[in-house]
Amino acid sequence: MAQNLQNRPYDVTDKHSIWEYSKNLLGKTLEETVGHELAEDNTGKGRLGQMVERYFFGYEPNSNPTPDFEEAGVELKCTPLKELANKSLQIKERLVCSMIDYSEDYKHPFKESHVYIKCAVMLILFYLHQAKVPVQHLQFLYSVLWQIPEKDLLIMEQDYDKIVAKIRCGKAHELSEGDTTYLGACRKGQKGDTDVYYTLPNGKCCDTPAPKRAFSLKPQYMRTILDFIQNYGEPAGVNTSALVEGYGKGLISKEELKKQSFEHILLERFKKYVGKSYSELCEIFGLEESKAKSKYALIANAILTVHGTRGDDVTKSEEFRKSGIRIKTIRLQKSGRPKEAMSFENINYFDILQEDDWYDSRLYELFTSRFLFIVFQDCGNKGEEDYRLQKAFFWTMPYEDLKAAEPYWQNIKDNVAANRIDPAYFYRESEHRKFHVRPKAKDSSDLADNPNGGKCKKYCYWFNHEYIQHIVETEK
DNA sequence: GCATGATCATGC
DNA sequence: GCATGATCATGC
Repeated sequence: MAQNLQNRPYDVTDKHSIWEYSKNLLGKTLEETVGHELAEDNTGKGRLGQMVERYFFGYEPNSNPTPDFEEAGVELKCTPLKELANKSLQIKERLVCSMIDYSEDYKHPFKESHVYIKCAVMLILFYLHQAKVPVQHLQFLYSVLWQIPEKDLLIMEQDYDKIVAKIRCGKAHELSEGDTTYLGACRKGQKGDTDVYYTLPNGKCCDTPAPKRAFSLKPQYMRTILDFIQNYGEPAGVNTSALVEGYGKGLISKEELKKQSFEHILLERFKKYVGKSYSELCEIFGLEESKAKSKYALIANAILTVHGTRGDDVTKSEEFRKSGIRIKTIRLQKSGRPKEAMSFENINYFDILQEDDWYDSRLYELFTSRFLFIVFQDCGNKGEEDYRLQKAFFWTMPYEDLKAAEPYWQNIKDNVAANRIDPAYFYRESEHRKFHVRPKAKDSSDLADNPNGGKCKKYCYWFNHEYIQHIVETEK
């Protein structure tokens, strides 16, 4: 369809003009903004974005590999926020950028890829998700013009290379969102879609077909965009990248990233401390020997921030916030069995009841995180414990285990819904199903609100001892 | 020795 | 006061 560029109420060649115009949507629904009733376009998911293009911006949606506002080089994205039980706003989903073409993408470097060409600059419109409300009746809350900062692009380029490398060798079916740092390969398709076969660089067909996937910005990355808007407001849209570069303390410099991968740089920081004991490491970093249960985590933090200021919290750094990488310490006994199982956050009973899709659940996000495991092993003798740094490695939950996590999530969700918040109904460690549920609270009087009324005990997600041992042992 | 329930130090 | 990153304590 021919596009009329002249008669639009904004300058199609100017991203700031487009952004200014988009602000007419804020605080309103699409229907309120256009001033007349709209029928929901029957175009499936992503329909709100298409309706905004058609009825608000006045052009017909296309599926070109170029940005939606081609002349300005801006891609339009509409993405939902959800309200949590505590009334705060949260990212509901990863931001899908563009479909992955398994037969084609590996032929192109990142800077020539569809995902880069389309999404380097995005106008992101956040709206408030409400279950079962037609999209034209959902309210827009924020509009941000997001130019991906140069340093983030360096990390995304490494992510892209990692994803296409897997595809190139016929392993697209093994892709996981946890493989990468900012840019993820997320599943994207309808229920019941069949897996697709694709062509390898040698011209042959792959052995194993793979589910459809898209390049996406991971939820944790999106969360930092939301934080940014909520903390800095309007300026975010005026000169995004200049402000973003200075937002949050970085752990790694642009110069380092140009030479080495993100993960390589971090792992290098551990190398010279391998074999050192807890006391020796405290000495080296000028830390008091501590009784805190997190004392080994404090050592890991000191090692990672060695180039920064002492006292910095690595998990608060720009790179860790944007990537959602989780650092976990593991103590192995002499036998190699982990001293403890591994706990995660408390189950939020209200939030899990609201989750309608495993792939958008909190647990899925947790379990598709990239993990940085730091292993200490007991090397003491005569009954004296002496934990020494053994190794550090990055890890992502394999696809098979992630599949086993869905029934674990479903079991918790079903039991919470049925008011059976009790270990008798949850997965137990003795069932050897990789994960279990166990208490996590200040003490026995520290209770949570029960969505079914009254109070109940606080429980959290756990990895079994056995599962952690398996992870450590299969790490070369 | 292991599984399970209970709890702690710390930082914001 | 609560989340985080864990370890402690007990009974079988």
